[in-house]
Amino acid sequence: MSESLRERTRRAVQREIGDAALALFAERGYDATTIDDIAAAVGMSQRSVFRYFATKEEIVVGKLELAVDDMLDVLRARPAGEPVWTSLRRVFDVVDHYGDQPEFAALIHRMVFDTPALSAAYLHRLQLMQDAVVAVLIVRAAEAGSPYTADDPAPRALTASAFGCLVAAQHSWLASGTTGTFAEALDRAMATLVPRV
Amino acid sequence: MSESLRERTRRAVQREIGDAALALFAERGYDATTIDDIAAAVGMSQRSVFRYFATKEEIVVGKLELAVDDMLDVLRARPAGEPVWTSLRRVFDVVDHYGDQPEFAALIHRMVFDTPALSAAYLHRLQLMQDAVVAVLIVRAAEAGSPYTADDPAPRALTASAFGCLVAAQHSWLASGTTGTFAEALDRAMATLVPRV
DNA sequence: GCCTAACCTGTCAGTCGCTGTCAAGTTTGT
DNA sequence: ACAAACTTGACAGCGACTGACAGGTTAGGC
Repeated sequence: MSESLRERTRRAVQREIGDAALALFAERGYDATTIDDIAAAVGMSQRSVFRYFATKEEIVVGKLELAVDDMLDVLRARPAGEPVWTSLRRVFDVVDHYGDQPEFAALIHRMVFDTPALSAAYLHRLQLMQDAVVAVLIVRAAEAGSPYTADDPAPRALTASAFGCLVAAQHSWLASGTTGTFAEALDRAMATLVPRV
Repeated sequence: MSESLRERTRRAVQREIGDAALALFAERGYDATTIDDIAAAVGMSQRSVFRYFATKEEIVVGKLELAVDDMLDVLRARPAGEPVWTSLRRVFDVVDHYGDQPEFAALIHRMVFDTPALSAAYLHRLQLMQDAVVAVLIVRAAEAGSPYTADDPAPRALTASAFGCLVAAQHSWLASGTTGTFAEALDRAMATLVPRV
């Protein structure tokens, strides 16, 4: 009973709405598609769509599904003595399902970066993830016996830089026409910087 | 005639609206303040407020005034052979007027980071600045005789990391209760990473 | 099986950010 | 002094989003 029937049907409906919405977005554009259009496409009321997605942006950004929980689990599983930069690179392995359907991922990315509202929502989401990652890093350092001082910018700076590289890699990967794997693009981006001892 | 009277009055009105709006935001919160409230406070119609600010977020984010043009000028003025990381640090000197009124800057920053809509808008703005910076970096490298290859993620990754450090420094500076100068916080944040040769 | 509580749904009405349009007044350059 | 350019308020409208209510469906204890 880890997943009740209700939860499963909820996920199914959410997925159905998401798919229908994405089809409409791809067809006539994000801004030109209203929530009413989406609701009509899946035969629901506008109100019900908002019961599955808090905002219109979430329908798209949620698709990127950079599952925060998964990332934090990965981070916590890394050896505490490992260099932060290496741990962060491993955390981003969670995103590697990009490789599964490159053309689909590219479609969404293009839509996100081309639509100001989506771009802002996406960046904000990344920022929230960083907050969670930083919290874990601080705990881990303390447990490893070398805690950060309260005003040390290091964990935040390293995390922010790593996420910056993530976005840069997405741009590069898109610009290159999705040649090669995304993991390679990420490796290249993160290799341009080295954390100081 | 570098500045016509119309432009000056326009700026004056814009400033007046911004000040009144900020006072209301600080008093009763950003979300709880409507554009109508702001319009009433300055004795204008709602429509006219939108003639001075494209969006509600811009009233606040515009205050941060990370003047893009100034930053690009600074960047172009740096010697072409200088390490990118150093140039980027110099670019951020433009933000140093933070030191003028630390409590005011802290107020706005807190508001921005506490309000999801503002946070998203701010991060999006930073992203746009990064695009402009990257473009300049690419031109400068080409002129210096060592152009980047089209798919090189380096300029983007370095710029994104530097801006990540900027945000991290803002957080640290706020968390430390604005002890010390913002420039110091920035130096510390950017010192945690070193670009690879 | 039954009943109650929890849940999902559509409908309606309302708020708020934001935009187009138009008529009326003001300013600018000649 | 006059035409072009600019500014303004008023009005109407769209679309994202929310609260409230009523009716139907489902889940779980008895």
